[in-house]
Amino acid sequence: MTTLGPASGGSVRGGAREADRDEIPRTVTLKDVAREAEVHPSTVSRSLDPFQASRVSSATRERVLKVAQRMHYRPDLMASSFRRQRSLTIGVIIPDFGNPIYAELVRGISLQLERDGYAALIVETRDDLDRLQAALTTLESRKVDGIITAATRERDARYLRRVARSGLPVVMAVRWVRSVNLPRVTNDDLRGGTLAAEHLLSLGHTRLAQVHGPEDIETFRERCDGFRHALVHAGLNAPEPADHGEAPTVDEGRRIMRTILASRRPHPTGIFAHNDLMAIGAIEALGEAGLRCPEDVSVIGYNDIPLTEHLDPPLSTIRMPTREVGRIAAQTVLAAVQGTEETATSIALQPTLVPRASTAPVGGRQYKRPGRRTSIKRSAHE
Amino acid sequence: MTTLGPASGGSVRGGAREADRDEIPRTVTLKDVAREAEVHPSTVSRSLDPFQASRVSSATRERVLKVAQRMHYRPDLMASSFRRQRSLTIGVIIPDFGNPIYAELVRGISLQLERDGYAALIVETRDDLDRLQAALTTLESRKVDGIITAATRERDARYLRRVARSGLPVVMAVRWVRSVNLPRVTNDDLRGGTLAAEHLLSLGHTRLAQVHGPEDIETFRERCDGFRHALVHAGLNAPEPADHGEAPTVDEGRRIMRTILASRRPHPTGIFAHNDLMAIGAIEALGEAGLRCPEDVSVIGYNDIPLTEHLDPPLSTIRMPTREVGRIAAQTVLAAVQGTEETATSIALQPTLVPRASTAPVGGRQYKRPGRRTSIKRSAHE
DNA sequence: GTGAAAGCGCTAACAA
DNA sequence: TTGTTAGCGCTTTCAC
Repeated sequence: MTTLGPASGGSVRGGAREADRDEIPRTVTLKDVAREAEVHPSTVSRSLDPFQASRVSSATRERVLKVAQRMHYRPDLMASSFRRQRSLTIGVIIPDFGNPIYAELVRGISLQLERDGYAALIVETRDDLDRLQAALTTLESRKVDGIITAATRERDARYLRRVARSGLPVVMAVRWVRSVNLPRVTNDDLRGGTLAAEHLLSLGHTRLAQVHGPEDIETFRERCDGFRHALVHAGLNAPEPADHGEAPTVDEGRRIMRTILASRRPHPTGIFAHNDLMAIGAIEALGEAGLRCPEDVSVIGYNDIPLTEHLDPPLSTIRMPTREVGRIAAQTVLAAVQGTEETATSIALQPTLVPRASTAPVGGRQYKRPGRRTSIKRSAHE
Repeated sequence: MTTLGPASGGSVRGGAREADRDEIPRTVTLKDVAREAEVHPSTVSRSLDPFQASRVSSATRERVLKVAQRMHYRPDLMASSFRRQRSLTIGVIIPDFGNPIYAELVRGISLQLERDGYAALIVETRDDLDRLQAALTTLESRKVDGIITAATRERDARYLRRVARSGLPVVMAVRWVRSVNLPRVTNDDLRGGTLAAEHLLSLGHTRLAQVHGPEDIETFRERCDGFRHALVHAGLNAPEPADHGEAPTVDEGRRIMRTILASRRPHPTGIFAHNDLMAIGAIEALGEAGLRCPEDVSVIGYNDIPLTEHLDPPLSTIRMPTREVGRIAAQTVLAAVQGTEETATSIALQPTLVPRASTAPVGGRQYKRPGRRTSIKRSAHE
């Protein structure tokens, strides 16, 4: 353990020949420590590197460590990275800083990376292709040791492939595309779709519809497939949705729900929206049409973002272990960076159903305004 | 403009004596370009640096640029940073990845930094002192050129002071503390508190109370002061709030509202919650007590986080130009990094009132369930 | 187990 | 205007 304490006050003692000039307190380097400890810089380097420490007599090593600590030596990561050709940095590409599920992803990634002395360099694409390219350029020239990307759409495939071909380990997290053969850590959206379907079916709903997210994001396709499979399994018709959201937003959710209401008679009584925002839009469209949720129509969302439980009605949804996805994604890149692993891992974590008040039995009972619960502890907002 | 295209296929032509061995295509360095262009490496360096370009004849410069582009030269930022002792990286410390206002802040910061070729290294503290220290250590050893911190509480003051003393430019954004004399870019929370008060007063409310955020965060103190000043100005009593939230969360909002209801008779009819989450908790506590919002009690929040407009009732709140805060904070650090500026800037941007349905005239009319509006375009969530 | 020496890729004096 | 030279702080051969 080499805890190098904060460089607070306190005069540095024992300086052999260091006259106390009034120059700026230059940051102490390996050489300085070596001089103090009366060994060669390379010995200091070895003493400080856990993987090389065994090549140093424990006597000198301890002395060196003590001196380093006393002098408040802090290794210069810039120099070290440069020499080693390792930045100890992993690039993380996400679509949207403001989307709470990516917040969780980033948290999982950061926590895991920290343990190995790595840091995450996070960039945002806002689902924009130019930004993605800019992000990749940034990460490449900053020489990140690997990339975790959660901002993957079909059209991005070629750029990811190019980067991966250059030898940089790339892992897809949360989002992924079929046409790219890279390791991925995702949520099992197929299963999530099935969970949503089974929930609605168990409440007796048989006229079902989907408020579908963007078509070129595999995540949404899978949710759709999982949903349809469950319907077929239950002996129901499961036509392909006609409409897809341009973006998974409240507005698009509202638009699609309107379309559904306009085109299907009798209207569906069970709606699976591909995320919570679209679910909110869908519920609003129902309201416009004079339909109540859940008395007339049940709606289930996806993601369990903050505040969904405080909506009216509190939203039934599917929750994903996104932080865990981040953790594993980080492990995966690090394995690729450090090890010799070449296995294209592909892991899908299991989602869970979070039933709330936006879903109810078909022909349902009266919706009772809930004596709002406390339940899940959320993070603090300013 | 030096667009260095993607290193896709295409054989590299014109290699003077480079035999086409089957080695790994080594990344091309300044030296390689120099050899190709038949100039000295330093000339290439100068040609590529916009600030040095004038010291090169435009003829050679153009030739060099062309060669560099043809060879897909990408400067090695690690080497460059090391040599210049500039990482071109700014550390950004935020309390919570999941809080949408920091998402906006980070966005503002990143966009501004990118223009100058800087990147943001973002770390999260979760309002935890150990994490803050760890974050500072990380940023220091990674040799960031400056720090923007939005994770500042009174107790953090000494650590920030220490870092600033070391010569690293530090700017406080959004949050700040009085006891530290550093440049800061914030929202004008004093004004925000006043806006909230004036709004409630204009609706005829005179029995007012605050659901107060954590005491050691200046942001909340200012909101409180601004609110009280407006009351005093209106000739009302404005006692100091007895209770402060441990954290600005839904749970704490609920708890404090319960306390207020239990202790004040007759109960207040106008509530200023120091952020939206606390406002949500407050409204829930009102519901428990059989009081309706806004018919019996009006509640106004702060921040205008996503989904507040979709709550029941849609939340009246105060909106802040947080992205702009980020932009200016970035400008401020960069000025300190690059320039000779020593001015301890201190800028506070103006918030605006966003009246919605959670506030209504005192003794109010019936709350009409809104035909939900679309209004603000929000970012896409997966 | 320790020291000597070279050099990662780039930039910034200083010369010419 | 261009070239020469030195070196940022560290790690890593290679000797001894």
